[in-house]
Amino acid sequence: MKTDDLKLNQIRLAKKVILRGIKKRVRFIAGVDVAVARECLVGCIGIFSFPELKLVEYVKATAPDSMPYVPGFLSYREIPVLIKCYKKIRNKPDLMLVDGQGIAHPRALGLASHLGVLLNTPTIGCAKSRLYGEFVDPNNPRGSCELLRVGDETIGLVLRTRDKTKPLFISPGHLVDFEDCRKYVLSSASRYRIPEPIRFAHKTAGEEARRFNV
DNA sequence: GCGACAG
DNA sequence: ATCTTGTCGC
Repeated sequence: MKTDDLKLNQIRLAKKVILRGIKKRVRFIAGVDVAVARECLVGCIGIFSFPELKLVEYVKATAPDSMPYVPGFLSYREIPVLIKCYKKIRNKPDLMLVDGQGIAHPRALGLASHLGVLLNTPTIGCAKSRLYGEFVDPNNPRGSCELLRVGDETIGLVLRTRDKTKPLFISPGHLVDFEDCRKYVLSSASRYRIPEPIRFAHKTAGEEARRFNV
């Protein structure tokens, strides 16, 4: 499919994104990530208890490498395998932390937002680098935060999760607000820069992808 | 035309 | 993202 059609689809789906605070208490928080093998993609979703952050369950799935990575269209590449993973989960999480952007995207539909809308579940985008928006560097102590913005509009947060390390680019995916983003990302990333649920999913998907290559 | 560009 | 050991800095 052409990127022009994908763009129109992103704009259509972005209208379905809802930004509002999570009302229900979060008991299960998940980390979502995808690794690339030679011939396929490997997805992993790890479900953790909150706020204890103990692993409760995890699922893996594989899917064909159908589309290359194109900046701005990452979700079309990674969503199929993630939908497959989600269906396998027994304890559906109250919130999912996704490796990528939420609404901090040229058409307001990063991977986390796209996934949240399709699954109708709360998601937060946790990216290691910027895709869209302007910002000034947050101060050095952990917890320091700056706004990621486009003109007058705020599209995300640049949050320092560890002293003197590169900040994370956080943005609402779906069914959460900016305050939730700050709160849940900071409370799930204390020992390392990356939130624990995402670190787990990253490591697990990577190990599985490595096996496929052997 | 020239840079920027999640994973 | 991925290829990869030691190593510089806090």
